[in-house]
Amino acid sequence: MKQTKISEAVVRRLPIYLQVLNELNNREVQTVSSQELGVKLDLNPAQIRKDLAYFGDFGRKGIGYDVTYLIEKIRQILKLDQTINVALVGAGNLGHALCNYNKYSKDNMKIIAVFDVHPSKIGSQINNLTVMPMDMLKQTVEENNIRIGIITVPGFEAQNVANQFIDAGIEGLLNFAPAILKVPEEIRIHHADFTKELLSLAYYLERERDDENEPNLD
Amino acid sequence: MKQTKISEAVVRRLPIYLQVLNELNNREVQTVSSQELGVKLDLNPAQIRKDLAYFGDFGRKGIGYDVTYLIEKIRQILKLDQTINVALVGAGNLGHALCNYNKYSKDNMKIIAVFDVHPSKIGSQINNLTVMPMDMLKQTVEENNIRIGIITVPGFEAQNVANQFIDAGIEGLLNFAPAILKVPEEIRIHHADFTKELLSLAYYLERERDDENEPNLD
DNA sequence: TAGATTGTTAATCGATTAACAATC
DNA sequence: TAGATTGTTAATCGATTAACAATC
Repeated sequence: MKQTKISEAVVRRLPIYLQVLNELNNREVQTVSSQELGVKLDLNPAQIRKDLAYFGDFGRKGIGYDVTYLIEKIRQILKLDQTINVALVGAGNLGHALCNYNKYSKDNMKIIAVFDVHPSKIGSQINNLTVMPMDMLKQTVEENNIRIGIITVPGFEAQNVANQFIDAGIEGLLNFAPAILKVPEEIRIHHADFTKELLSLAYYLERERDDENEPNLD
Repeated sequence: MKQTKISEAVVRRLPIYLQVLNELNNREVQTVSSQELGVKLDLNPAQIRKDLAYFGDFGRKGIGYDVTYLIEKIRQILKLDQTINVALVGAGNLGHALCNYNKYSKDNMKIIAVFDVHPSKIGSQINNLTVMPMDMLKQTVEENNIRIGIITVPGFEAQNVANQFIDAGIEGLLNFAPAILKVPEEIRIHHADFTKELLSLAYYLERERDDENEPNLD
């Protein structure tokens, strides 16, 4: 298929495909059909085929997709075949968690610098990284070709941190703070605010009939 | 508007509305129009009006929406007006982060119990909660009317934890582990897997001209 | 060959946006 | 009243799904 503009919905599914494919690869499965992927992911096989076909003819008619080849291709599409350096601001528990997670990742996307706004945190170690003060952000970003910034500070500090990242020349931001950030159009910003997931989850719970004060039956 | 089936897209926007409204409320803004909300959230005003109208006539023609009233209404819709107890499994950094976050929340959604699969973690304190062993999960869930489970364990443990939550009678799950979980249809599961956000963010970066690679054809 | 499965077009479905009467 | 803004219908846009020729 020719290069149409690819919708965000499609791009967001690519990492999910990659995850299943990696699992299949670990189990040394050679080949997979859109049908099988669809069952695993609860997606329509036609959608999976269409998504992949935006980027090239990766499958073989009558056969399916070669698992390792498709992994390679999706990694290319997501630019995981090149090194992408990441910086993180906010050396709290969440920051720690992300750095740890990073350690185990095979992706070429690595958190290579950690910053904090609070003097008490500066100099402490997270894995093999030393927490740096904010006034070293710009220089560090420039010198290390850091392209993505992760924000794990409290909401009220988030905009300020975002501004400093942007000033330093970052291309993309991943924001964990519960705040709506204003960024220039050319900066890509993704949100990873779990509170929103939690609140929308509550919507789907059964409403408790709590008005009649039923006692806990145990 | 009458009660049509409400789409997931609509429900997912409700927490975002709530966030902006809370900010406005903190600044003691009395009234807001869909126009103003649209500018702040980069959403079409008609969409905002339509979303809200699914649940009732909350606005006043010619005036807009009363901020505190709309907050109250959205909180009702999301069931944040009632207490919803939450349990978390996985007392690592991410688990810690979520528990801390929780402390500051005004919502009636509270993490009231923390578990871990590893003996070394049992008995340690997170805020005012003592980390409990997994064999206390079912009893605790039942006795405390815990309705939501949060999973912050490594991917390979996630399915097992999910199964135990389901066995204990949980209604909804929030999964942070990078794993695709199989759950019965009646269990609502939301994913908060930041790696996916990070990977899809990489897609939108400019491809580096790092070697002789052909540029993107778009 | 017969069966399986892709890539792609066409049909369907659903979500977003425009437009406007109602009304504050 | 005149201006503003809602709630809602109709129009548009885009995404998903079905169907099928191509082909392994």
